[in-house]
Amino acid sequence: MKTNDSLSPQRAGKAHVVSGVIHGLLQGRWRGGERLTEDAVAQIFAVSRTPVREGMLELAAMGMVQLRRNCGAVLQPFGPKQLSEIYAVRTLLEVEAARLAAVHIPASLVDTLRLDFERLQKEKRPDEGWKFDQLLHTTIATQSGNVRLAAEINRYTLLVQTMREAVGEVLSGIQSKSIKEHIEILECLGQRDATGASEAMKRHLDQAERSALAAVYTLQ
Amino acid sequence: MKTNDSLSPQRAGKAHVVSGVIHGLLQGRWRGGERLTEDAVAQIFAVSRTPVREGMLELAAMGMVQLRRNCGAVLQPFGPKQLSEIYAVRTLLEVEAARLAAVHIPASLVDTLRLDFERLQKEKRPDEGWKFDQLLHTTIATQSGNVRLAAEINRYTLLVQTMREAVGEVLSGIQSKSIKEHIEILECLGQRDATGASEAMKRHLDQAERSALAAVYTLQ
DNA sequence: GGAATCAGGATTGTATACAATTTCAAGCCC
DNA sequence: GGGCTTGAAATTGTATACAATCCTGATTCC
Repeated sequence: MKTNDSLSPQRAGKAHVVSGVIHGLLQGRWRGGERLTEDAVAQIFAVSRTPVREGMLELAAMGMVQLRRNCGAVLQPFGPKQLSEIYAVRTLLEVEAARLAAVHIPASLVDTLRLDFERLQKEKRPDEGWKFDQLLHTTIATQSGNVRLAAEINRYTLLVQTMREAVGEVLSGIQSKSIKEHIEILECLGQRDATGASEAMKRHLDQAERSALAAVYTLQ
Repeated sequence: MKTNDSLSPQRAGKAHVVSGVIHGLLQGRWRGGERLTEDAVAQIFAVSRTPVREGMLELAAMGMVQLRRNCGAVLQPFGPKQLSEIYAVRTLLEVEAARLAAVHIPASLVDTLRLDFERLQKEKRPDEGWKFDQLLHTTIATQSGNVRLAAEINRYTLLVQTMREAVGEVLSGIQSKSIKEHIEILECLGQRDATGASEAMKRHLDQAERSALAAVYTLQ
């Protein structure tokens, strides 16, 4: 059993198990409710059970599988409803972070981000734009001043990113709308407008949810 | 090395490593910034490295330690600031859950909870009261209708519960205030008053934070 | 004398073997 | 015939051994 599809990365490791299972779940390789034994996963990814176990724990923390002692892991269903729930929590966390960051963030940092962003806008490089989106979200999370809140946000950022990889979501088309939303957020942060920043962040994430939803739908 | 203090539970296992490290951190056995090797933890709890590794992953997910590849785990500092951050996120999640639950919760369930609660109030059994608190929070989380939100809330409930164990927080004294807050929440839920329920929940959690803060302070 | 290099030790990452627990179905008792 | 018991298979939980990686300190070259 030495297949070479997207489910079997060449190099072993816990991270590949995690992303591989998510890919498989989103791409319809497995269905929600199915039970996965550690041995089965280990054989699929050609690794031992040790990294599989650790990967499953991570997947359980992500809410992708449910672990029961000595009973195996059951894959949780994934569809529009689940995606919506993910974005509901993510929005809750990031809107609060934007509100807090508007108070704490140094003006110099806002200016730096704005310059980076304007330079990017002229160059029009899609892949770089994706990095900026991540930078903005990470910065706001950090500047909220709440380390734990930032950590939770990063967890969701990572989850969404892994999902994007799995469905091969094309991001270049989103850029035009996304750019405007980013500018709005930055403007509010610069003016220390907490309410405005949180509202702008909410609009941005609602848009991102719609985009992700479309990507998942076209998948099936 | 077969000590029998609170850091060395009789029975081995991942769960004991997790609670044991948290106990040690909150009780001043270790300080924030200290580095823990897997071998050291394994010896302290008299288990092999396998459950230690899994426990450390869980602790990292809780934000109690920071893991770096091949570098060991550094304990995160824990004090009033960290406690406040935990409650900030917990409040964010549970207030939203209360808002949502007020819309979705069946009237029959509210009545059942109310009856349970009134019966409990007459019997005045402190340990049972603690269970009801947990039941109320869990029910509201579930009735939010967002499975993922409920899962995140349960993570924090578990974290707070473990911390309470670690500091030996006495809960009997809180009951008198807590009872009133519980009633308020139930009233609002029964009337489908989303705003009221969320505000009542916020007041309840703010009170719980103050109580937890006092417990941590008296500890040191 | 200072900085880059390289070897040794320390520590995590993975593989495998074994123990403990659970599940599930066949068999037995009522 | 239905429900309980029981035992074997399956599966997870733990222990140990080994491989890979990283940190540290002494050594050497400039």
